Amino acid sequence: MTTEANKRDFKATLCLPKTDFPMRANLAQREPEILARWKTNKLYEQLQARPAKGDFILHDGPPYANGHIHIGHALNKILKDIVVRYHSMLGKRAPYVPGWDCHGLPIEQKVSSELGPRKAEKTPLEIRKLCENYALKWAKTQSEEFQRLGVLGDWDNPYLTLQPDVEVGIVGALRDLVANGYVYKGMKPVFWCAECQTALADAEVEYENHTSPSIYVKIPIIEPEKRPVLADLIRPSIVIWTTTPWTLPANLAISLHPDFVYVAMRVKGPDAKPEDYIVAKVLVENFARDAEIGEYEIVKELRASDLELLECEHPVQLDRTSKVILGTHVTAEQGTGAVHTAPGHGMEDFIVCQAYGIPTFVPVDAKGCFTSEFQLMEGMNVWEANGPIIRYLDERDLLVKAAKIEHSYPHCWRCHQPIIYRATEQWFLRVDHKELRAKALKFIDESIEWIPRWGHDRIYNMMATRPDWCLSRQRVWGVPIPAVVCKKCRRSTLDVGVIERFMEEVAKRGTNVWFEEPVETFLPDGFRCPECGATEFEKEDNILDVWFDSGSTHLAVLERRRELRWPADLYLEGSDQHRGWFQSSLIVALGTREAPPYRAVLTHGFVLDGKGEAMSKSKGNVIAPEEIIAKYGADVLRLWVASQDYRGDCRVSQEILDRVGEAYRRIRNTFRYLLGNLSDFDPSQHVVPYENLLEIDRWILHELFKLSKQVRQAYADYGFHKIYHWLHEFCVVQLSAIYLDILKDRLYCSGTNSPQRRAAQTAQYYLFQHLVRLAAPILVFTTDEAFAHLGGTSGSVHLETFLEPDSQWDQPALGEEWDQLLVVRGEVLRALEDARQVKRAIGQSLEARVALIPKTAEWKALLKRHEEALADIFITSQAEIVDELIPAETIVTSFEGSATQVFVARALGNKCERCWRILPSVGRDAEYPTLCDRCASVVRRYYNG
RNA sequence: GGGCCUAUAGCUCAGAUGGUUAGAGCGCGCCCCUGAUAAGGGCGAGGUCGGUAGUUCGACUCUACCUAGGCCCA
Repeated sequence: MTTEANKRDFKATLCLPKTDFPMRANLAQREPEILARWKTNKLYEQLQARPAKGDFILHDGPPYANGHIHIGHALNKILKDIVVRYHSMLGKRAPYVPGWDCHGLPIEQKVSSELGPRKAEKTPLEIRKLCENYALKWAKTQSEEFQRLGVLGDWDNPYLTLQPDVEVGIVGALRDLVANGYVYKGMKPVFWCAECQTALADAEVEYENHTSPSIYVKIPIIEPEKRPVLADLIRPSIVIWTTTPWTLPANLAISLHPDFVYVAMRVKGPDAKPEDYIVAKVLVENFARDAEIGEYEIVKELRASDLELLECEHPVQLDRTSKVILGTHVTAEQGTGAVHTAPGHGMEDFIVCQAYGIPTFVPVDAKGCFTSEFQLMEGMNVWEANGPIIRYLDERDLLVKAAKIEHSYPHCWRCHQPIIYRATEQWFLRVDHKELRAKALKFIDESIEWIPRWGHDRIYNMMATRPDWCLSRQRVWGVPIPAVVCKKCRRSTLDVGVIERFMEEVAKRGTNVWFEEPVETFLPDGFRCPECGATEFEKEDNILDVWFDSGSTHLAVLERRRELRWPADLYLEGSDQHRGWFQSSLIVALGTREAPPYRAVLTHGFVLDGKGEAMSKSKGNVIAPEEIIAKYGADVLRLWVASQDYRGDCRVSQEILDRVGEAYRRIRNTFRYLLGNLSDFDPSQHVVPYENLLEIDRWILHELFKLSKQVRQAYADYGFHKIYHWLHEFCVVQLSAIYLDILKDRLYCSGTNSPQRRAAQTAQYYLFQHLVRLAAPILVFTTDEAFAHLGGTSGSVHLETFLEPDSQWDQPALGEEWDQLLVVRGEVLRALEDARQVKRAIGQSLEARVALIPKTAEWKALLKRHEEALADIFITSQAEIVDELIPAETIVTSFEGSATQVFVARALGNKCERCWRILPSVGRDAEYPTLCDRCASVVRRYYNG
């Protein structure tokens, strides 16, 4: 009877899994098909149109529109997408309007370098047109790349900061700030190329070697006797060191470090009489050697505070003085620990002088020549002035030592001439106006949620110490600042009326109109210079800092688009944006609307390589999203994002991706197996009521209940890496290793329409329906594909909402009971493994019979309650609870566990050809002598004839 | 130099308020199965918690310093 034909016959009576859902994902090919389907079916539009309970507004931080996306972009967009889809699956309306930051120097620079020398022939308008094309090109490219990640959004209607309606919003933000009195014109040092007569951005500066004078200059203290601590000094002066003598005319102060100790060193002066030089104690020897001071004697130690606010003689401007101030920017690396300070020619100088209320003084014009404010050398180029200034110092006996030094010095990237630092007029936002800073700190403290929480500390510290915001840039690619300059008195004015006239034109033609039209176009009727009353003006040609553009998008986009609202629920960006977008948006919002633009801010870290180091082209450790998608698929990339604890930095490497790929396959296969087991299950007629399920079915539903609660809570808490671990572990442990493995006999052998099989399918149906939704915000493609395989529903899993688990599934007592049972199972499995691997007595566990001696009455009671199910749970052919040793000769091995002592023997009876269990009943059935009694009756019932 | 952050097995992560032999999954090794099969199951070996010094009866968990790395400034 045991012919091959017979075997095949019995196999045909089994209900094996059957599905078209492929094991191999082939995501690289399948994902684009799914994307196309979403587009055709207007998935995003359907979601927006759906009746919603509440909404959730995530405002997209606009990436800069140059170059392909990198993995950091992918991390950011995928996190956003997971958040948006989570809220969508709660049944909310969760619109996502992607945006791009399109203005700014990097694009202008790129366009300029592509133009090369031809740039000189181009008008600003022509350059702006090229910049626009460049930005549009990359925004389009990035849009395609983002969409390929599975990010769902209004890709057909994004916001771009170069769109006229967005520009109107940006200018509108400026208008409101001007109206509220936040904007003023002030001075700020910038890199300046005297050759090109233009300001340079940091990125336009190249450092090259340059030979400069290196001079020590003594700055005599005026009336030292008035300060008791200096009374015993002889002709004291503070000695400074500088490599830019030409900045001495602009000197207004001497900076000392508040923590340094200073000394007076007594030397023989040029007139052979003693005098005292004040320098930092730690630099005395250096200074003495470098300046070739012969003999000297330390006569006194001084604290910096002893010297603060002393007035000194000005080195080159006889009608001025120089004040001693304290600043932590002073270093002890070289020089004298006393720093010549010219706020018009250095950023640090500028900042420290602001703290002392010392005004900015720039006796140098745009051509790099001295103005009348340094009459001695008026009209002389600063580079030519070094020599005369040194000679002048020498004549005045102020020069201690002059030499040459070769060092790295900033040069203009265009003309390669050395550049200067020069304070120029700029538009600023006054951060402390109307208590804006204090209000910001209060909102940061009290009403904005920072995720993770240290985001609060980070932005708080920055906001507390940041300087005023310099809004203006001397560039062409950006939103013009519509300021007008009076032709008569040269006063520059930012006027609300002018701005509003400008906005009207921008709405029609974009901001190019500023370059196209004469100034009169923008002047309201009767507009006069507020200074002199004149009526003739010219346009100023500054543009707004590009951070102002993006800092205003909450007004330009959230307020102005119908489907959005102000403020946003969430901003979600990399942690660098604490200084960038989070801060610029907050300032603009407080200055215009007196409230923050967001309720919560979530930040993620940066993507690093497998060793935790930054990725860079030079290190060759860059992994592009494109590569990952080609090799693993976007869903694996998304799963990687979910797997990372983004509160810190996120690592990516081939190994990490391989691990995630394994996890993906495991989850996919679990879906596949569930689908296979449900191929003949019609929930409308086959669902088994809860009370008729087997206990193990109730157990897995209890596990599902717990999982669902945990996962949904983790989504709410933005703890996606927990979801990844939980979903994966559930598939591997609860399902594959336990439930589904135990279920096989029931599913395959108990007959197509048997109540037991339908019960198992019912549980699996619920498992699938819940799991596919819980995973949907992360594995957007795979879940949709799997969802489509179940019953051929026409919709999409993404149009579904999370399912609330049936409350009767929650069975904590049952859960605990099964935890105990699984402890016993573990002991049995260890015994079986010994029988298999050490004793070589069995292969598959169905060959075994186990007998258990419980260690305690509690264990015995537990096992007795489940005695009928034990063989199934252990996947052995037989299992029994005994009080003493079963006959010794049959024992293969024993294992001493904490709950039981386990004995393993070979199962009694013959192997059933259908279910492969070894049972005494095999052979008793006359019709089917190779089957066990169960299989014989199943075959008779379901497959006869 | 400053602000903020990270550092637990090869990988990704768990480890309230400090307290028995530091957990999970993956990977790895060995074995089983061949009716989830480019699948599935089992067992096992791997960390002393970046380092040092403290606080404490007791620290992965608190403090200080250091090292490595990250972001933003200077």
